[in-house]
Amino acid sequence: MTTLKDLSRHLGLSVTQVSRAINDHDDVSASTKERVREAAKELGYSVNLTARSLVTGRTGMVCLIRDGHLNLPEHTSGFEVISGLSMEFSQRGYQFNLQMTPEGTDPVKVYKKAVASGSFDGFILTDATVNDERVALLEELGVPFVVHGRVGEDPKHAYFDIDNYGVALHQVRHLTKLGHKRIGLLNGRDGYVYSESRIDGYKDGLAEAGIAFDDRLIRSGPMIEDQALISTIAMFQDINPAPTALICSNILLAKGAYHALSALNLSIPQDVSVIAHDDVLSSIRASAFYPALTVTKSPFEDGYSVIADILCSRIDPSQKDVESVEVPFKFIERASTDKLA
Amino acid sequence: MTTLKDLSRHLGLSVTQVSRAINDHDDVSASTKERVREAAKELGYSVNLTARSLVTGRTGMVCLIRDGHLNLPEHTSGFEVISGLSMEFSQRGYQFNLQMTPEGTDPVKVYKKAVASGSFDGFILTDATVNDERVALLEELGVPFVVHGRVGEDPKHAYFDIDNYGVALHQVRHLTKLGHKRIGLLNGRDGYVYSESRIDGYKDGLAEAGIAFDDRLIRSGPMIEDQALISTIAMFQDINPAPTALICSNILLAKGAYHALSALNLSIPQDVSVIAHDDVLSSIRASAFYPALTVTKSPFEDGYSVIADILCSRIDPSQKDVESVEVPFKFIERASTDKLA
DNA sequence: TTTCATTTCCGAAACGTTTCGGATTTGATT
DNA sequence: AATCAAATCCGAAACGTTTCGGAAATGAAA
Repeated sequence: MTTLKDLSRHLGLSVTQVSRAINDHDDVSASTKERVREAAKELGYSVNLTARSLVTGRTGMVCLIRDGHLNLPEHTSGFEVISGLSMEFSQRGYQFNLQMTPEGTDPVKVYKKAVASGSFDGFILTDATVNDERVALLEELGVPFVVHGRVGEDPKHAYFDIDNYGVALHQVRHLTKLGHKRIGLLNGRDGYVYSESRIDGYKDGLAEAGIAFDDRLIRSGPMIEDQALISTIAMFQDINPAPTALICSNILLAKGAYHALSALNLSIPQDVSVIAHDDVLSSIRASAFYPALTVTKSPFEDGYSVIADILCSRIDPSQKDVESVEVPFKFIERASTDKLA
Repeated sequence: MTTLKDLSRHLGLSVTQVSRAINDHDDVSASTKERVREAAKELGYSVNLTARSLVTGRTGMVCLIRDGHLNLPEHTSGFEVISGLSMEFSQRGYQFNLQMTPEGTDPVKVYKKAVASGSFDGFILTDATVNDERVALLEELGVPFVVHGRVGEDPKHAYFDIDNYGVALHQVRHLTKLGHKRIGLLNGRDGYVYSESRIDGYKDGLAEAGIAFDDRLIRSGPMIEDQALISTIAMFQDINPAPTALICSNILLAKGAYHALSALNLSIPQDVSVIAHDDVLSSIRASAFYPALTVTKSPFEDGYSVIADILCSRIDPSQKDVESVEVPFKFIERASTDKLA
């Protein structure tokens, strides 16, 4: 392996100057820089990141920790996020560390250990829960991190998030405007911030329209097709008169709902209006639905580069801070929603 | 941050001895080890991996590099592998680095750079192609690596692989024994070792039974349901008389084939026998098919811990070598195959 | 008491880089 | 020719650990 010392000997320069040339400092002449570059290429030099880390205190590594083996299709979005983030960080010269922990591992222990190892410049958190211990821990330890999602309203921590509250509110408003009063919600698992925010938006939307809240109209669970199948059928059997509209928290749930409504011999939108939120995952397209699906829409993939930018700016104090963002959603009215008959 | 020096001052011991105590060397007394352990806990000491790496030359990090954004469902297995491997390496005290490169990036460049950075003790290669440049490169550079799959027959490199040749051979034998002569093969993408091995086994199986090879009977492509749908229908329209049996290289393809055959108004197994290979991914179960699907079977997940063991043994010379393995497959005859009518 | 092996310890060097503070060279200005 | 600022360079220390070679302490055997 070629080291700086080898290079400096070969060039008759000091180690210092070679280092500064390679890092493009401004107190080394252009000609020297050029000579160094050439010699580096000739001798196949490449900086030893470990040594650099030791002195700079930065490793160039970020870490994403997830609990439990990821199974599909529930974790489709999780995978897409991992894939997207890895690419973004790679392109920024960071290394992306993925640490899967056995199901049920205590996150506090894991994060403490990860931080203490000193291997990571920053962390990306996903699947934020309502009282997420990780956020408090990392804040206390003073480690840079960014959340895909967010914890609490108007949080101090860095985040990239979708306007989950606004999405649900808009969906309800659209339906109540069409005259619907009994509106079901197929939601994600309880306890996650995005799920709870949707519920908040849903409730406020109902309240605005003067509609009483009925908790039988909310069904929580994994966001997969089969779950929607079960939830929809159960909901329509439990409640009489039946709901006239259904909100699906993502496209997979919508697919299950379509299936269930068809099985129940109900037509969309004549008998039931359906509206969903579209994360725009590459694996399932909202446009493939029949009848075409009315959606709110905010692409997940818009987030990857933003998340990377935010975290990198938090890590490298020389960069100017990139602000947390809440992306707005689009509303696309298609054929699956209609006025109450 | 607490360092060894802090600890040694606090204990009145030399840095050397504290280091050796922490690493459990045998020339430090039991009582000292105990004292050190306690002080370490008290002061919240945890070894600085960067500094350790610099002197030991090992980083405790392994790397998996993949080309292109992973999209579902084609890369379902890729994700499962990543998830499984990450967990296995984490449990062995290694950090798992996932580097996604933009589609079409030159792998030689990427691997050269990754190796040169000195950040990684070893690499895991997936999606081995027939003339895989990466293997030659890493062998030349003398870097530990293990292949999920393999390159060439009876290769020198470390690997974990399925007996793809044997799988296809067995599948053909089973079908020819039942009297089938026109046997289709829905295969994976061309160029990958596993795909080509299946073709070899397929051809040898036909030859054994004295059946002439017809290249219209092989269809290659992404291993997804829609591809099988298209391939099956195209195959049955191109070839007259039609095939009487179909081999599907994985379960997703089988699902598409079932759909296509149903659309073509052909019954399984009365009109067409179907046999598939089951990687046992958590997202799709062979048992859910009707009629029940005859399969060869070798679970992907058996490989994760083996792969980790192999690579770790290659990295750490103090461990005894773990041999490469070719896992045997099981054969499970169910209702989708039958004697030629 | 002496000897010698065993146990337990330690100082100093090394890993490859960055950075601090200061030194030298250059070239324009007086 | 002297002066001074700007441009370019350098030595040495530092980052936190492991390890090499040897030293000191211990205790049993002579």
